[in-house]
Amino acid sequence: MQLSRETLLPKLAAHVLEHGLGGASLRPLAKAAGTSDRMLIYHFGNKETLITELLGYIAELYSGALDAALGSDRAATRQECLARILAEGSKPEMQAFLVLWWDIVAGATRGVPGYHDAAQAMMTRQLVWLEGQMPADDPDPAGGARYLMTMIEGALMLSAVGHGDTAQQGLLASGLAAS
Amino acid sequence: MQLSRETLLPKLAAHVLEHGLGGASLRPLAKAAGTSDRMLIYHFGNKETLITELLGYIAELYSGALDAALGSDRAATRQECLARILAEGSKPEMQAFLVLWWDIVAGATRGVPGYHDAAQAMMTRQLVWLEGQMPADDPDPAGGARYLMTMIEGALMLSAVGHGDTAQQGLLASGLAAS
DNA sequence: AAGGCTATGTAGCGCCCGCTACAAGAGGAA
DNA sequence: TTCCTCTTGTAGCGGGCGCTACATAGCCTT
Repeated sequence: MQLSRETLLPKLAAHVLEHGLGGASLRPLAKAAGTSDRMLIYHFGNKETLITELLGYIAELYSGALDAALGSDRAATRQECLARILAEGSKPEMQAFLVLWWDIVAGATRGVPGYHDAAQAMMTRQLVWLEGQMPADDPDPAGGARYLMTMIEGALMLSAVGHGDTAQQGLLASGLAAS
Repeated sequence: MQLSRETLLPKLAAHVLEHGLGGASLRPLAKAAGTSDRMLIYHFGNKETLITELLGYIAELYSGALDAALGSDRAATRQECLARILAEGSKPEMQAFLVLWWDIVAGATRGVPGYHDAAQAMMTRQLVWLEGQMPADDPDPAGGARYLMTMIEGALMLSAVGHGDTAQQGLLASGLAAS
C-alpha cells in the first residue's frame, strides 16, 4: 500500500498521544505506523518537519474533539459554563491531549519550531468554543470568556503539579464555583 | 580540589537554568561543572538521582529568590498584590526559572521521578509568599491568595503560548487588573 | 614503611539517535 | 520493449547517550 503524509499522520498522532512527544524518536514512531524510519524521512524530509506537521494535525484533532463536544445550547451562568468545560476536560478522550499539552507548552517556551503555533492554535480554538458557551445574557461575553479561560488554565496547571486543591479553593474564592 | 554534591549542584543548576532540562545529558553537564561525566556518576550514583537532587536544589534556589523579593509590607489591595507578583515574575532573574518551569511541569505530568515533588514545592512556596503579600484587611486572605494564584498561573501559561493578550483581557474582566 | 580507602583520569562498552547510500521492484511513457 | 521515475528495503555511518572496567595518585591509619 502507498504511504503518504495523510495516511501516516493519524497513526503517528495516536502514538504521541499515548507516549508523549519527549521520547518520540523515528524508529518507534515508524513501528507504530507500520513502516520504517527510512520511509518517515522519505515522506517528511526530516524529523523537524515531521513533528511540525504532526503538531498541526494534532491541533486539528483537538479542534474536532471540541466541535464534537459543542452542544448548541449556551450555559445559563458563568458558573455553569465553567462547570461544563471542566467536565469536558475530564473526559477520558481529552486526557491524552492534556498529557501531551505540557510537552507542547514546554517546547513552545523553548522555541522549538512548530510547537508555539500548534499551542496557540489549540488555545485559540478553545477560546472560540468557550465564547460560544457563554450565557446569552452575559454583560461581557468576550471578557468573561477570557476570564474563565485564564482561571481554567491556571487550575489545570496547578492540578498538574499536585495543587489541585489550591486551584479548587481559588475557584471557590472567585465565586466561579460553588462548594 | 575535592568535588561533592554540594559544590557541583550550583554549577549544574546554572547550566540547566540556561539550557533547559530536556537536553541535559551527562557530558555537557559535567563540562559546565568543570569535571567529567565519570565523576557525576561517581558522586550521584546515576543520572536519575542527579536530576532529582538538582530539582530539589533548584526549588531551594527559587525559594531563596522569593525570600529575597519579599518586602515586609503587605499590599493594600488584591489588585496591587497581583501587580506586585506579576512585576516580580517579569524580573530577569526570574525568567530563567520560568523557562525551566514548563519542562518541570511536563515532567511532573509524565511522572518522571522528582519532577512532581520539585514542582509542588515551588508552587507551595509561591503560595506562602503570596499569602504573606495579601492585604491585611482582606476578608479572605487564604482564599484570595489561591484565587490570585490560579489567575497568575493561567496568565503565565497563556502568555507562554502567545495568548498573553487573552490573559490580559481576562485579568481586566476579573476586576483584578485595571486598564 | 605498609596497606587500604577515597577520588579521579582514560578508555571503551552497547545502545539508540537522525539520516544516508545503494539497490531493486513496480508501473507508466516512449 | 526499454527506459525512467516513484517508492520501498537493507545496511550502515557518525555521533551522543548512560554507564562501567581498570589503573592510579593521594591521603589516613596502623
